[in-house]
Amino acid sequence: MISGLALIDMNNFYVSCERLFRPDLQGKPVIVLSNNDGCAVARSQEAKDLGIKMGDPWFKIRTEYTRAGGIAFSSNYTLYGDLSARIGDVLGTFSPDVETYSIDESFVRLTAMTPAALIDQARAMRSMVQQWIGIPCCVGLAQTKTLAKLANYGAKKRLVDSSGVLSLLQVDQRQAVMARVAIADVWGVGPASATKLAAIGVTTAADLAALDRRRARQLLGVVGERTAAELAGVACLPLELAASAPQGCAVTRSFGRPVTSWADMEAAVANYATRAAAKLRRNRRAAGVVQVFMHTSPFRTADTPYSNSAVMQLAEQSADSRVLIDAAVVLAGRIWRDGYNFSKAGVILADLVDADRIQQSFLSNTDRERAGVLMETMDRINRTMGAGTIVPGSAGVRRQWAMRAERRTPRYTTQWAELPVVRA
DNA sequence: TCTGGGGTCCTAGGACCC
DNA sequence: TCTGGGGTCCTAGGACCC
Repeated sequence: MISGLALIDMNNFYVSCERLFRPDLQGKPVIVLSNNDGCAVARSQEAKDLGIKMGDPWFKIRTEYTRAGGIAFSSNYTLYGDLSARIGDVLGTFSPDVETYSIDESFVRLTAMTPAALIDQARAMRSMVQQWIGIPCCVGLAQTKTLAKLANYGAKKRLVDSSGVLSLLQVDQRQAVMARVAIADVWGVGPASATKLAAIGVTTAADLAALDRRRARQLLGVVGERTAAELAGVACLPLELAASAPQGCAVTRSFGRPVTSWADMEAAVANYATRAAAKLRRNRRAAGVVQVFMHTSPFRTADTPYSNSAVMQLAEQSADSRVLIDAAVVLAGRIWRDGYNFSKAGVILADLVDADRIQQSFLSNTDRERAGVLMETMDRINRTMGAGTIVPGSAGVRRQWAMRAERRTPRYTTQWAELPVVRA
């Protein structure tokens, strides 16, 4: 038996999810916007052809894009997350060894008798996701994660053929493809590293694979050394089958319009703390440190800039919304200044531990059992009746600062009330 | 009017200690 | 003349990812 590592990556995932329920959008330019309808984060091929770039601000491209017939959606993470989970189920039928790397890509360890059989499996995986879930995708097959990413890139860019599956298991094929991939397109090589490498004449993936390992380390640190080794076929990055417990947890948002009053800021920060606390409990974690930041818009040059943050160590780690809200509001109060147009704020929880391994403080007088029951009840109600059904009073009822999502599609697959309707 | 959000890992440098 | 050296721990910031 031989084995290979497959990277399966959805094509324009968010756009493909929207198109699934709007088949009339096939062949048209479609983009999905970031939170707050800020900028383009996913583009269909037709939108790319119109010159829409990743991260283009919506307000700048809006007029021209819509005039050209382009469609835009607010992001609908509930929908994307649900489809992502369904894709995971399909992948699980191919191998027990699946690492869900992000919402739209997974590494899958495939085993077979021959290299040809391995490629057949990769092809079957691609077509099953397309047929059962309806999302187009590409598969890259190789010996290491970095090479599998590169193979996937090659499949997407059709460097060898347009089948959507590319194997780099064979050395000659690998060399030929790597020589055609620019160094900046290698997984793990960002703009800073690409510049350093270009300065010593390393401009392709093949160049980095051939670079002396010590030189790579000296120039880029262990991360660069690992990337070079992985490109040469030496696996350094293991498959991570079990999702590791989160080390931090943040809820940060730009405001739909500038926040200028303490009442609004207090409500926003309380609201973010509430959501962060719920996220914490979902992961069965508790936080030891709370941090709050706020700042004015870096883009509004006419405004006086202000940016600050404050941190607090809790007497005892907690996942209690009330404790975390209190801490966050106190911190926000410390850095709040009148007279500024705030564009964004956030609550960051750190120093996370397992919820059942909380260090009990001698000073603590919290009735933990009662607090736990209260939080559990609140989470259950929000889970069954819909998020936000009950929130602590401080989290605000009138939310003028709330982010924009003017173009969100229905949550087709997770809300009974939003199921797609089929008519004759 | 209007420019995303949420992560991880690594490194350099300071504080502190013996 | 000559002013230690090595270890640990912590933190802020950089770099990268989707």
